[in-house]
Amino acid sequence: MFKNLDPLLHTQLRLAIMSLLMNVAEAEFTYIKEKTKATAGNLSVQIDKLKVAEYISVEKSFKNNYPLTMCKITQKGRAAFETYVKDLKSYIKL
Amino acid sequence: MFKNLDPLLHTQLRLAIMSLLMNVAEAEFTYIKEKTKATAGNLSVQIDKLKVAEYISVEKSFKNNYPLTMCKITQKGRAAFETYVKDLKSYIKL
DNA sequence: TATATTTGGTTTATATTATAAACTAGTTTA
DNA sequence: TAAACTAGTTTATAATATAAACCAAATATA
Repeated sequence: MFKNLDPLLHTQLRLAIMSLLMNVAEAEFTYIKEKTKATAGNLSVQIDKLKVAEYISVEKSFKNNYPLTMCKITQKGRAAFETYVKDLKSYIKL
Repeated sequence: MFKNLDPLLHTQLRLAIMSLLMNVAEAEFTYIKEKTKATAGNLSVQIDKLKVAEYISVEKSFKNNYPLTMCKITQKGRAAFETYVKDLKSYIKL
């Protein structure tokens, strides 16, 4: 009847992060922060959770002397997102 | 960009409860428990939250000598559910 | 006819999660 | 050189979900 919703995705901020990353090749921390309107601290924590789960990959470098955190969805993340969307449909008719 | 998701609905069990109640005139506690596979304790707590928010109305009576808790979605609850579904679409393309 | 079990829940305690606040480390500007 | 800003991370706290324990009454069992 009701499918279990991946708890890693069933949260507003992480879902927004993944939603963004589904539609771009990669995205900077600051870009994600701006689009999601999240605080830096919250975003940092949630990005780390997605990284630990291997839903995204994170590369740190520098740009114009400033630290730069670049995020990219993984194949595993993409699959999880798609499954999540499919499972959601057991709760709401679309 | 990303709409705020009603935190009262953006949780697996409460969303399932509301999803059920969207499609029936009313439903018994035990029926909801069976369909959602929730524990009685968890269900009791979440039904109360939905009641406090006036998303559902709850009537207690007796049936075959046993307590009977009947739940029904309110107009406010129906509207909230519809808004939630609409807002979700800012996260996932359907 | 005790007593054990089941029904239909509620209450309370605990574990998990999200979030904000505080902090780090370095850069730019005045 | 000191203040303010960038780009984050870490830690503490608040909120939430969940399970475990409990309750009252009904029914089954010995």
